[in-house]
Amino acid sequence: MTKKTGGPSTYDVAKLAGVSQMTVSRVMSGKGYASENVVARVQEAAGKLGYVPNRIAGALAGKKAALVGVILPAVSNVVFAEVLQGLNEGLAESGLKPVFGVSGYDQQEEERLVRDMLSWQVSGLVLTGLEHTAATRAMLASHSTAVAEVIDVDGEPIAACFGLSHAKAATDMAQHLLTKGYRRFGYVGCNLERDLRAGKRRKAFVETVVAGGGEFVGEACDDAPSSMLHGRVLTDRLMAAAERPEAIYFSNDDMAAGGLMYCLANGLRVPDDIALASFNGLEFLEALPLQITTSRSPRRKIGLLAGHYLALRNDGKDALDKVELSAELISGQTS
Amino acid sequence: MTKKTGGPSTYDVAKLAGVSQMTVSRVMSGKGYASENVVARVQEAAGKLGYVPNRIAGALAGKKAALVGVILPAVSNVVFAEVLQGLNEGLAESGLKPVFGVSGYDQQEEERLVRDMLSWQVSGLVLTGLEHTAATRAMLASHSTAVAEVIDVDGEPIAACFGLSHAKAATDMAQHLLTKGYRRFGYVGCNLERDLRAGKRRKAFVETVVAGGGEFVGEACDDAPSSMLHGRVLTDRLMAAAERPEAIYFSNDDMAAGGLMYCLANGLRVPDDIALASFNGLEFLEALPLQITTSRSPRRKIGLLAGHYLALRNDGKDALDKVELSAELISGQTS
DNA sequence: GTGAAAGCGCTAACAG
DNA sequence: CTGTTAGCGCTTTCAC
Repeated sequence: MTKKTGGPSTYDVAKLAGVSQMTVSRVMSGKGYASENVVARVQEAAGKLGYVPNRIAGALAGKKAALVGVILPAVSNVVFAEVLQGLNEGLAESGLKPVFGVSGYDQQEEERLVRDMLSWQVSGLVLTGLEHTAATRAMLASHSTAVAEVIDVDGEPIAACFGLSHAKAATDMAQHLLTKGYRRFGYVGCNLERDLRAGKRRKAFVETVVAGGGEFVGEACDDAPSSMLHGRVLTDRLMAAAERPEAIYFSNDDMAAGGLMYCLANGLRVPDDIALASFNGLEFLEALPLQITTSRSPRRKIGLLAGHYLALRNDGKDALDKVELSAELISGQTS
Repeated sequence: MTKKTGGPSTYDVAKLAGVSQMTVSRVMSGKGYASENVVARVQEAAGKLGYVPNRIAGALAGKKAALVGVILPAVSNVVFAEVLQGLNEGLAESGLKPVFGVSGYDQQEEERLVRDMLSWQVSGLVLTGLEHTAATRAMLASHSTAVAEVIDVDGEPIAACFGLSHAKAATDMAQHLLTKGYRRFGYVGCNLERDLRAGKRRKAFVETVVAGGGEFVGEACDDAPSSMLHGRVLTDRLMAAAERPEAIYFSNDDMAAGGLMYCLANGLRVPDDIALASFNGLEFLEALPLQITTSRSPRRKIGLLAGHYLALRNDGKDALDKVELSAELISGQTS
C-alpha cells in the first residue's frame, strides 16, 4: 500500500540521481539540454526505481493531454473497426493515444461523448459524419480542439474532413447498372433513420436511376441494425411484391449477402433473374459463392488520414484538412 | 485565444454563482451536501458559462483517472472488435472510458503500451491472453491497477481473467470429429507464432485426435495474418500432399471459409471428400453456401464481464475475478 | 452546509 | 546546462 499515486515521482528520481526535479523532467521528456553525465545518472535512477511518468500531471501542467477522442457509431461493425485501425496507425508515431466512445448512431449520445472527451482535454477529436447536434457544434466551436470528421464528405465540415461522397458512390453504381441495361430497380436497406450515409446513398441511387430513364419499383426497409439475416428477409419481402425489380441496391454488403442467400435458396438466377449491388467492399464478400458488385470504401485510409492530420495539428503544424477519397466500383458477378 | 486551458473553471462558475469553488466542485460531482438553492444557482452558472469539468485536474487531485487501458492484438479483427464492444457496454454505467492500444500480437509492444497506460494512471487494464513479458508482469505487480486478462483461461492469470479454454474448445471439436467417424486429420493455420490461442487449439486438437485413435497426417501453416485467401492457398497445399486428410481443423473461421472455397472450386464434396471445422463462430459464416462446423466463442460476453469487473473494482468493490465461459460447438454441414 | 488551505506531479518561465 | 518559483484545476481535509 503506497500512500501516493502509486509509483515514484520525478522528485524521487531527482533525489536518487542527485539533481533537481526539473532536470529529471527535462531528461525524461527529451526536451532541453542536459549533459551526458546527468542524462545517464537520471536514466539509471529512473530505471532503478521503475519510474513511470505521470502524464495526468504532465497534461495538467502543460495544459493539454496527448489524447485524441474517437467517437464512432459502433465498433462491432468492421467498417468502423478498420477506420479505427487506420487511425491508430496514423497516430502511432505521434504519441497520441485514442480514447474512445461509441455513439450507437445517436447524435445525443455523441454530444454527451464529445463533452466527455473535452473534459479529458483531448488535443483532437474524430467524429463520424458531418451531422451533429447544435450543442455539439457549439462546444466544438468554443474549444480549440482539432476536429476531424470522417467517412462522409457530403456536407459542411466543422474543420477537417476525410471520407468519400456517398452520393457519388451511389450515383456511380446506379450508372453502372443502367449501363448494364437494367431498368427496373429496387432497394433493400436497414437502419436508414440512423445511418445517415446509407440514407444519402439511397437517395442518390433513386434519383440517378430515375433521371437515367429507369424506374424505381419498390423498396423494403427496416430500422433494425443491418445484418445478413435482415437482408435475406427484406429481399424476400421486396420480391414478394407485385412488381419485381430487375436489380436491387442494398444499403451495404451485409444486406446484399443476405439478399444473395435469398436468391440462391429460392432458385433465382443471379444476375439473370435479379441483379444485386451494394456498398463497402468488405473482405468477407470474397467468401461468397458469387462476387457481389459493390463499391469499396477506403476505410483504413480514412482513419490513417485523420490520424496524420491530428498528429500534425498536435505539433502545431498545418495540415491538409479536406481529402475526398473515392470508392472503387467493383463490378462483380451479380450484375 | 484564451490564456487558460480553454474553458471556464470551477473558479469562474463559483464567482458567477456567488459561492466558493469548493461548492461548485461538490455540486458538479454530486458528492457531499449542498442546499437546493445553491445547487440550482451553480447549475445555472455552469450552464451559462458552458462549463466542462477538467477531468485531468480531477484525476491528478483524486490520484486516479477514470480511464481503463485496453490492449488488444488487433482491432480490424472482428473478434477483438466484439470484445471491445462488450467491454464498452460493461463500462458504460461506470463513467470509465477506454483508452486503447493495439499490440499487433507483440509482447514487447504490449509492454510498451502497458507502461503508457500506467502513465495515464488508468484505474484498470484489459490485456489479451495470459502471456506477457517479465517486465510487464513486474510493472503490473508494483502498480495497484486492476488487471483483467481476457479471451484465454489456459494459464496463470495475474489477477482476474475472463475467457474460455481454447484447449477445451479444440478438444471438443476433435472429439466431435472422431465421433462422426473421421480418422485422418489435417490442420491449416496462420499466425501461430504470434496468436498463442490458436497455437493452444492446434496442440490440443492434435493430441486429442491421436489419443482418440485418429491419425494426424499433415498440416499447412504460415506466419501471415489469417485471411480467407490464405485459407484457400494453404488448404490447396495440404491437399496436394501425398496423404490427404479426411477432416481439416482450421485456426479460425476466416481460414476455414477459404478452405471451403478451395473445395467448392475444385469439385471436392464437403463433407464426403473432406470435412472442415474451425473456431470462433463469426456471423459471416451464415453467408457461406455451407454452414461450417465451428465453436462459437462468447466474445461480447467476455468484454462485458471484464467491463463489469473493472467497474466494480473502480468502486472499491470486490468482484468475481475468474469466469471460464465455454465455446458452443456448432455442428454444421461441413462435418 | 459551506469555505479556506494545501497539494496532487508535472512543466513553463525565468534565473543564474 | 541546471535550479528555483509558480502555478495547471481540481479534490482532500479540516474548520466553521
